[in-house]
Amino acid sequence: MDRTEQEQLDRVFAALADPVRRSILTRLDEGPGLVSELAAPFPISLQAVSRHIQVLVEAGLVTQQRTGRISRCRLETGPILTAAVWLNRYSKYWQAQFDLLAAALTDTEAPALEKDSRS
Amino acid sequence: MDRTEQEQLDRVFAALADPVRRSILTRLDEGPGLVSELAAPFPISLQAVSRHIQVLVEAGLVTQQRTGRISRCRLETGPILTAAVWLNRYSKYWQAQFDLLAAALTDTEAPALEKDSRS
DNA sequence: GGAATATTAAATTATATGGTTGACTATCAA
DNA sequence: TTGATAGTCAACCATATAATTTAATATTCC
Repeated sequence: MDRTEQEQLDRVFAALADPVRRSILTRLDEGPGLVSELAAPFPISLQAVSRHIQVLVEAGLVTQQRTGRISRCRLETGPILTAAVWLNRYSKYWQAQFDLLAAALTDTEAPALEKDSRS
Repeated sequence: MDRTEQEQLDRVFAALADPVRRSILTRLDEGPGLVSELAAPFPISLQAVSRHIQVLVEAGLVTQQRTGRISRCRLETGPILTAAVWLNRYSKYWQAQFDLLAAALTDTEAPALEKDSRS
């Protein structure tokens, strides 16, 4: 795991550590939205939400496409997957599911498979 | 998602947002360790590592069992799973894998299955 | 008891974060 | 052109975080 990936994880986990930002991601999971739309549910100022969105953008979790004066925000799942992969090493839960999947797919042949190849 | 679970996620993601703490978790994934052992690889003071460990304990990611003057630290995977489940909603990646798993297990019957039931 | 060990606590400092308000840029519409 | 709309930038404040150094608390060993 190189230095930049560490910093990527730093930013992603730090971005996820705030309930407003998590809530914004939840909203964006249902489709793109404008800054003002994303800000509406929160009791804080629009400027504060705008900055939360900037944090999400810097973490790579959101992209903004500005057309005219409106800025459309979209969810980017790549960094979330990166974070999920990192967590998977330690939870071991999903890995067990995949072992089940692999076992089911290969059925009766080759019951033993390589795993635990994390470095 | 109730208030306490939000705070749980706050603490877990904030704890994961530091490279020293992630490195400590990686080390603990290979087995329990003392504070001094965990501190050894880092160029910062033992006291600083001790406080990092406290952050991990408060997030529920690590438990400490003190016997005599030494404190044995163990990895707790529960909160990691909680965080992984939260991420899974948005990455959609693992869910797709499970759909494959389910499809494989149910084989030819019931090819269409309900998903996207997140709230 | 007294010294060495393992860990935590406390005080301090520097920087980061999250919020506010006010000003600013740019776009759309009348 | 005037004005409303959408969003960002900047300055400021309060609190949180990460590190340091020094002290304190136990515990084991002689």
